[in-house]
Amino acid sequence: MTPAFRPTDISPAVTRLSALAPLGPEGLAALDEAQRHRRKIAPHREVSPASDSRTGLILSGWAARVCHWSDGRRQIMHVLLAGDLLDVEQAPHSVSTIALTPVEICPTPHANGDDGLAAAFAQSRVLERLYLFRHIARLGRLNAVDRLTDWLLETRDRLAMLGLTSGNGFSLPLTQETLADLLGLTSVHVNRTLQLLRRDNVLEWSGGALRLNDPAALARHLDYQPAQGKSGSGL
Amino acid sequence: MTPAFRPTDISPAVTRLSALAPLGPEGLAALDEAQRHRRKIAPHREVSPASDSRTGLILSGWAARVCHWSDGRRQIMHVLLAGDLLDVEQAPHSVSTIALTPVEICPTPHANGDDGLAAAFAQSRVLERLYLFRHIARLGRLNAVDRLTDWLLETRDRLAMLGLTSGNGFSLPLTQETLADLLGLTSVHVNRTLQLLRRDNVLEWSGGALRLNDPAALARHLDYQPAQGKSGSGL
DNA sequence: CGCATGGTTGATCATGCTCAATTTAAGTGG
DNA sequence: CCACTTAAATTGAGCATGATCAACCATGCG
Repeated sequence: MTPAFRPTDISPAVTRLSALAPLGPEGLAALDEAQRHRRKIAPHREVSPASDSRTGLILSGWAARVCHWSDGRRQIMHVLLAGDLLDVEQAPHSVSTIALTPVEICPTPHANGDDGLAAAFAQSRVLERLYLFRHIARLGRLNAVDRLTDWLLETRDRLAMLGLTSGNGFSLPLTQETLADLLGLTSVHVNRTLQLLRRDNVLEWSGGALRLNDPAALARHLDYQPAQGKSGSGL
Repeated sequence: MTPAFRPTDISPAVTRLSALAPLGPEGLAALDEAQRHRRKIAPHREVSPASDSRTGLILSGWAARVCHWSDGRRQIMHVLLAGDLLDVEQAPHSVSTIALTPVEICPTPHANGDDGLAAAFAQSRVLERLYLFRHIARLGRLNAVDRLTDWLLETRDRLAMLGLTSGNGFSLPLTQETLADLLGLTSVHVNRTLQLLRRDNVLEWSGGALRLNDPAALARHLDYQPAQGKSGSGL
């Protein structure tokens, strides 16, 4: 229909949602319909659902839930990817959602016939909570090297659910400064940590493409286990 | 009826839930009924809802969502108080819920007539997510002194919702080791931080009773704002 | 009394921060 | 294509917060 979008395209968001819960034809149709109302948000701009709605669905790009202090410090609480719900949480004082890259969102499709969509959204919220838990554990107890690799493992798994990985590689369109805000470090230290990891052949990162050389070994070292679906099956 | 429990007693959990959303007589009755099936859990023991149910409600005591590593490190992700829901989240590998003090739980009352209870539970989940966000921010960007005071402010507000504060004082039945696991510090450093805060007259803590001497000044210094209800009214 | 738990102290070490430059990369307009 | 501008990555030196290790004290309880 429109140049860059064919309704039956398997968009990353659809890939993920149907992995979270099997979607029937009605659910897929609702998703198609919603995607027709997509909207673009430029980097650094605030991401918020249409003014009349309380939620939205991310279709592509990277966004972040950020908290900032009056002295300029920032902390990224969570990274949002395609298929993630943009709940209008009652942001306390300083929690906002901003685009880290160009982001596309659409209104949340309403699961009229409840065609698996509601289940997928519920599961999505469960996973988000899991990611928040993990991030707390990461910030509380891991050092810089482990924080970074642990987050990369998790992010790789999330991108895999979207069909956006190729083997152990994936696109990571973030700056070191953003990683610092995410991991509770300074950009200087992120830089040095990355140099360490490159030197030790743990990863390669250039031109926005990152590759983990031995994710299994990393996971073992970090006690990392991928997120699990509701019935414990690897996801 | 039973010695320590009169049905019409205003329990902390009820205080909180009815502050989150107004409960009608049916909701209150459901709560009364559920509280009749209360169960005690000893410190250090795992807290889990009745085997046949997926959720439970905390009536009293302090519990914690904990993550632990194979080398013995621990991180407390969230503290649960009376009125908090015990969702059986699909705990990934190492997330468990343990009692920090004696804890009482009961089955989650089902909101038959939807008498405000469902709204209260929904709001409770929203708040929990807010607390997770805050904890991430705390661990990511605050130093030991600020982490501790920020958490104390938040905890004071939570206890105030339960009617368990007296002015600026409240009961804090945790060990310094537990605080360390919560704040991503060592118990040695928590000890030294507390000494600092006592010396500077920021707080007093003895016999499990803690008092913040000037919460307003602390809040100003930390950019701290209390959690807000759905409509932005102070809660 | 003896043991156990939790709190306290000291000395040393190390991880990560701060500050300040410098280099590289990526655009942009002429 | 080059001069100019800006954001991002990189480097170095010194500092500080918090960890580690190892005792030692206080309290409570069987």
